[in-house]
Amino acid sequence: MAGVSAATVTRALSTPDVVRPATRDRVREVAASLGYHPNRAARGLITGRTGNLGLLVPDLANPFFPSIVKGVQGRAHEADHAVFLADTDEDPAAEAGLVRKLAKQVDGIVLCSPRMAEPELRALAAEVPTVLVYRRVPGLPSVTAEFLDGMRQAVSHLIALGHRRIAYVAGPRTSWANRERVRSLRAVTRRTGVELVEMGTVAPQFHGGVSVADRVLAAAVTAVIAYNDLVALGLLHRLAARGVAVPDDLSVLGFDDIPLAEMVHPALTTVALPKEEAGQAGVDLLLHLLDSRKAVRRDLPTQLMVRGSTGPAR
Amino acid sequence: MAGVSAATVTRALSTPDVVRPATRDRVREVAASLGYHPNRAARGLITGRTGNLGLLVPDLANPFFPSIVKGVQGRAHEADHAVFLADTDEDPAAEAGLVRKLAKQVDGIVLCSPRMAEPELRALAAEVPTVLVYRRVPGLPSVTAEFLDGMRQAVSHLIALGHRRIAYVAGPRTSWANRERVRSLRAVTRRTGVELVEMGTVAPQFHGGVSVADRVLAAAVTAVIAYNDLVALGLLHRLAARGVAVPDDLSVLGFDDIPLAEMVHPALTTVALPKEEAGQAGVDLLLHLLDSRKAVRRDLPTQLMVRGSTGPAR
DNA sequence: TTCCGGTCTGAAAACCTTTTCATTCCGCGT
DNA sequence: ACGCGGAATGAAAAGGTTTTCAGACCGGAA
Repeated sequence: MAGVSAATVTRALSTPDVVRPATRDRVREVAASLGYHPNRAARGLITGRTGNLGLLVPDLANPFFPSIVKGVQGRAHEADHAVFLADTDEDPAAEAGLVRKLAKQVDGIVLCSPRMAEPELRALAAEVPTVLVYRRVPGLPSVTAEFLDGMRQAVSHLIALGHRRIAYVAGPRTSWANRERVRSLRAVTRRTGVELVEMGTVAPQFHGGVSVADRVLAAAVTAVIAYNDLVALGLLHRLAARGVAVPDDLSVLGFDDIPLAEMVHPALTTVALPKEEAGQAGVDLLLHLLDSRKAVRRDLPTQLMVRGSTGPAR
Repeated sequence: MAGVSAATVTRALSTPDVVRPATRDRVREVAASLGYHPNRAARGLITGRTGNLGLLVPDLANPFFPSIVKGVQGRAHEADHAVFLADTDEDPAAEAGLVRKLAKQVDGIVLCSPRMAEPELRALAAEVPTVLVYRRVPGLPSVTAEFLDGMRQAVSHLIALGHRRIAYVAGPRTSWANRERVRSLRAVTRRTGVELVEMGTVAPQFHGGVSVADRVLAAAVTAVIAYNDLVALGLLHRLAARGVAVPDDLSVLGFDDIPLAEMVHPALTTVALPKEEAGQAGVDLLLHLLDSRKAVRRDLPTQLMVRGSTGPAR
């Protein structure tokens, strides 16, 4: 329609500087009027780049992940990439299969996989460019947060409020995030001389918090730090039902800062982890990896959000 | 490697019945050992089917949508399709553009678009097979819920508790869901003789509920129905801050049944809309549309979840 | 005038499948 | 013995791009 060959159309659209301005404008004009966009599948066939990214999350129903998805999605679109989303339903076994299926159709993968074993992750990363989010494996590009610093902020806050004996409700033992949190917490409490009571592991969900609340109450602590906000909310729920005043009788502190945290009453004091930013950083690192073959690591800052669920120790 | 032509490989893998068993087995064996999977982009080039679906949601941060995404995602994977996800950030203007970009790479689109104008939707649907979720447009395939029945359940529940004067806090006027809810509610209250006080429109979010709470309180009603759960939670939050007892002084009723609804205290009575099921149905309808060119409509049942936020009228 | 270099454009190959059409081979009926 | 039909396979085209290579054209230098 523009009276030029397909080759010139390609050049006019993707490398405009090499075609004569008059021709270029004519081609682009015609293309626009026809609503023509290059077929990305055909392009991918020859360039080897599909312009697609894969994103794997363990469970969208966990309010932590939609924010990450949002970040990935937004940044990917800015970089003119589309996003394949897969939810593994908390099944680490299914993850590898999903990644491999996706692998053929994407340039790279942003992987949120708190549970998958490290060797498996390495194997996957060798097959398809991969960036880990909220998971660190030596040698692989990853986005995480400064857990240690967040934990330091949380404990300092509690100490300032007069707490000296603190419980920790742990998440799944196999989860990397939980291991990190435990490690940080132990380090911080040892350094500050605070007494730490570890309550054992619960499901990282609302009902996990509900189920452990009575044991926390029996542990004679003045404050409790939960593995994440969902668990903290479960604690709050059960404590309210038992008539325990928060924060007067017990201070409750969460981790993540999911949107619900400030919607409940009392609002939850929590260590905010960057979520949307982590998603964006994941995409940045992935694109960087694709361009330069360099695996980078990024550690994002955390921030204690002081709300109503923590107060002076009795 | 199997000593046969590419044509035979294709046949052995996708139409096994037309190749001699011995050959077929040999080919499949070699394919497996090589980890060979047909390149879907190349296949799409010739078959015209990509095996990909698009999914557009207005805002993943709204807890209503992750469940839908989960449903779409799960069912699509069962049908061996991958899912492109796009979040439009509540920007109806951007939606059309996103759909068109996605259109070339997918067989069809599952579209959650409460705001987009009807003509625009029709135009889009003419360009690419589209199924609407929680939106009804005559002639287009769509998945919705029985709002009228849900509203009937809600109002009957309130009537049974002795409520006779009920407030409704509306969502965006341009939203299809809000229009449906208002329409249903008016019909039900007219029929039952309940007095309906319409409080006007708020943002369909937590802060929307917070901001309207005092006006509801001044309206001298004994119960309030909110456009959705987020607004209802905002109401609860502000009411708690004002020292109003729920449900003793005021009953609060939501819509959607997002996961948070049962995490707050008191837990929120709400009309549950099928979310994951809606996503699954969306995929089913889309695949049906692709196969048979027939546009179907599906109406899913709603279910009142009675929890702690509603009680007898004073 | 000739030749050179540079700029712009077109032809053709390549990417990886699937599908159509043709070919080969075999067994069977006449 | 011949021909026919059916089954199995291969060759080649097609799908929509991008890239490489070659060619056309033009201006300027020798």
